[in-house]
Amino acid sequence: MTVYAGQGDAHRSLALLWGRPAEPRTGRSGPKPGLSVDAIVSAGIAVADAEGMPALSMRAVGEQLGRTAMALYTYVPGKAELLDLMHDRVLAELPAAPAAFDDWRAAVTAWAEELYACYLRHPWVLQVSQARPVLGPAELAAMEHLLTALQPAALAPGRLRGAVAALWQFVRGTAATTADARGAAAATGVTDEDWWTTRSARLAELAPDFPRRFPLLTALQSAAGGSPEDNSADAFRTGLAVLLDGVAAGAQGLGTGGP
Amino acid sequence: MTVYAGQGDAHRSLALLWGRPAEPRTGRSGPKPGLSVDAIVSAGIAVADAEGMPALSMRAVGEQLGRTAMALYTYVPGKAELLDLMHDRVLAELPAAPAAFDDWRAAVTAWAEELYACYLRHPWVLQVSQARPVLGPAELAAMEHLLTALQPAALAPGRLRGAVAALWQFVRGTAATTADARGAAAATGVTDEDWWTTRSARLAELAPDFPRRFPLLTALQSAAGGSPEDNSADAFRTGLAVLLDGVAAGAQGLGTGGP
DNA sequence: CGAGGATACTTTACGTCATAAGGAGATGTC
DNA sequence: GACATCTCCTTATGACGTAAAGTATCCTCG
Repeated sequence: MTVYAGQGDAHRSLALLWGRPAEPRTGRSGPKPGLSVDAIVSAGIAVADAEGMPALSMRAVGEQLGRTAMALYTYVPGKAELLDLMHDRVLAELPAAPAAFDDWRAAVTAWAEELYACYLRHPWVLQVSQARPVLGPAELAAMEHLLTALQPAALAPGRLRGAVAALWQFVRGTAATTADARGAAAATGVTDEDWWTTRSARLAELAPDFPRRFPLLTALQSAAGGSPEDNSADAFRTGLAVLLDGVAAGAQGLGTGGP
Repeated sequence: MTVYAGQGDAHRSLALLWGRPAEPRTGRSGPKPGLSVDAIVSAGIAVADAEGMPALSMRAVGEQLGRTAMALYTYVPGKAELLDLMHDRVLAELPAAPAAFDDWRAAVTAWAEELYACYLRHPWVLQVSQARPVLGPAELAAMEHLLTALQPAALAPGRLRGAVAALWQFVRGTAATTADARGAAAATGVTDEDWWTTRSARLAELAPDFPRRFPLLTALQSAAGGSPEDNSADAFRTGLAVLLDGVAAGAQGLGTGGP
């Protein structure tokens, strides 16, 4: 299944995402806040990391903090906004952009690997809001990082936009595939390899004409080497190489890929 | 929000996805089935197309067919499996693979545009099961189609796998972005352009140091031309071009991209 | 110092969801 | 005509997000 995110008022998330770190709190009555938006976001991430997306309920997050579900609504307008905050917080794990870089190919590769690893550390992010640009600071910083890395390639603006979109979607999509394979294997308590084996066997049984209907797919599959985990990692590496070659084809600056 | 899909037993979907079209129904007692898996899948797609993913409940699908929610469980094990079937049915709209093609660049472009358009016809698909390979017949046929289109490029197996992954993820990701921009605008009853305008204004207000923190992003944004809709379409076109250049860099066969 | 009001958090409640359980009526085989 | 089987319904369960209203705590102002 999938989870909807952010169908609510996206504008409400913005203020929280970009909110001032801590208002001095002067002239306010009432009990001191025992919680904070940050603490709630952290608790949400902890729950999602440990139990997965389906287990992420307001009740669960509240319990993690020793409160009821409703206590969270003092700090956060609703679950959709909490998800937005969690998303951006995760991306905040990414390292800052380098000041400058000569070898854009190495720089982009590093960027992609970091994002990929980050997604795999928090696979539930991949089940959220696939596309909606929440425009949180960390997300924008990651884009700025990528743009910085690509700068030596000196791409034309249109081409730059296309390259950024292609790279971002590729990393996210590949990570989602890997994460899902892992998740499915883990959920059934079976190794990655066994899971694919049984699945393939079942498929062969249900569609005996498989090799005739899908000859190229069959050929590609039989050309595959090791474990599914290796294959995922491989698809990431070689896919990224294809993308970088494409970027290089449009590069006008100095760089590993250009002439 | 987001929707979980397919966390259930994925193996159960397989039989339905590949199931024989219609068993002859001999020697069976009881009332004749008034429904069918196909009819339920169609109803589900109708509901999702018309009302969006959040409105897709078993009750709603049942109502569409003049039944209760529970009636569906006679035909389909659960909602997750229904989503898998809906997903594959949508991909079945794609045209069949051409027997052969000389100009792989044109062929892949056509393939990508068809997939992109298909996703945009059924945007809810992009909110489902982002990655889990359900391995339905239509999905595999689409991959076989892509492999057929790529064949004249004569890529090495590893590179071929990478290219397929990159292309697929790119189309899906870009479609998701476009669909989401449309959806957000539609939901608020505001034009695409207005939505982005207000959002940008709000962002500028919340983060006045935006241009200093994200100079490259700011530059790229100001270099953008027309409407967001155009920008989405542009990102698709130019991103695809980047990808195809990358594929061409590894092509050993004849083709538009090769030497 | 004491009243009033704002604030943090709780309890309770509502409507919705997927789906388990059990039953009613129809339809086929013997 | 008895019985098994199958479709579809009603009802029920437990979870969900969150609205509403209550309670306890704390600051500020008189």
